[in-house]
Amino acid sequence: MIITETTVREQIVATADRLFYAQGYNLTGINQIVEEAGVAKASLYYHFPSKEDLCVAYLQRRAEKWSAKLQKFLTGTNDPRECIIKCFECRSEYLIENNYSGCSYIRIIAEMPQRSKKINQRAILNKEGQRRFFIEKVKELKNTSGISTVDLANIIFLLFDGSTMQSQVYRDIAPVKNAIKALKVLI
Amino acid sequence: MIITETTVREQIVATADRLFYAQGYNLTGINQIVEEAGVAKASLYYHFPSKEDLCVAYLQRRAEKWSAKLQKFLTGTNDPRECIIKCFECRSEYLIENNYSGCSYIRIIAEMPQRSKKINQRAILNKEGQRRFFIEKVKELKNTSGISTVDLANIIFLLFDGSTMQSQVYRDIAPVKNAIKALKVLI
DNA sequence: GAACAGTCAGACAAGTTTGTCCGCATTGTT
DNA sequence: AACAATGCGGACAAACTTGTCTGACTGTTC
Repeated sequence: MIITETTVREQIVATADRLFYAQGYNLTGINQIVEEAGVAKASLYYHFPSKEDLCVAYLQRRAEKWSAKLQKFLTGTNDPRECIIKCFECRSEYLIENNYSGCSYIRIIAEMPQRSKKINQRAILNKEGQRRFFIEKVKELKNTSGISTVDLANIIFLLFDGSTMQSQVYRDIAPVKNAIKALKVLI
Repeated sequence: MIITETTVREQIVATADRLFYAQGYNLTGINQIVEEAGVAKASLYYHFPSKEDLCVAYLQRRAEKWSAKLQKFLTGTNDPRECIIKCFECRSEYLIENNYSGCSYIRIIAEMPQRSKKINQRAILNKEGQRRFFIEKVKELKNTSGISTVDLANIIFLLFDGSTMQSQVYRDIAPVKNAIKALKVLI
């Protein structure tokens, strides 16, 4: 029965996603996940060899959620400058929707300095995806700032991560607004 | 015997500092701290009522270490623009010296989304100290960017946190260098 | 000389952690 | 009808968690 199969697995990842993101990876136990997901522990370990693998699935899910939201947000926008600014506005919405939980990849790396290679690699992979987005958009700009294309994209990426992080710390989207002000000077 | 008294307490905080910063707060147990510090568990709980309080002492110690390093680094520099740039260069050194462990306050907040008020408050207190430093320096600048003084300081602060964070993720100081490039456009 | 602060080693409590395993039920496929 | 895949509940293992407590030993201070 395909419906049940995906439902249980999906239910596990959805619950892990919610709990890891809200409480942090290390403070969330397997027992809490199976309990709140309403599945048996054996089912979890049937689908995921370890908590670590479940974490990788969680990171992937976060990336997909963000990516989908951004794509929807950018629909109809062609101007690259407008795209970049909208990306920050989208981030603002995302943070509010998710109770200022910040960036899942950064949080995981902050929690596990060098423990798990699998998790670390996945997080960096996702981060690089975000960076590439900015690089592509900046390439479409006519760059008048005197900074190279890649440098400019990296600076925007810096503002993106910095404002996401600070918004979590202060539980307020003011840092994202500040980042947008910086953008309007830079591009 | 005053020497012994301060030595034991200091030894505990120093060890907690090293381990919390390298491994993360939640992944570091009290047992490991007392073992590596070479003190009795009872001594730790004599000086600190709980792990949480030890964590506050750790955060304070980190702030003092950074503050001392920065002050030394800025000796002889009067130009505010130069001060701000040097602050980033100092950060670069700090990150290398500390094996790219990032910002202790941000890391703690990333680990404990809303658990401990004591820790959260201490972290935000320290962050506000950093922000005030930039505000003061920007006030001394003749601001030609068209951005308000506080906004500009907040943007610099954003670059500071963002580059610290990304340097941890990538284990490389390139993000700090990018932040300095941004600074040279902004101020 | 008595009280006291500080430190030690380590047992102990009570709970949590990840992960394994067992027996049994349900399902779709062969 | 047999079988493999998937699910369930829950016991269990082995280790780890924070924190408490006991009892003994210092050196200082009153």
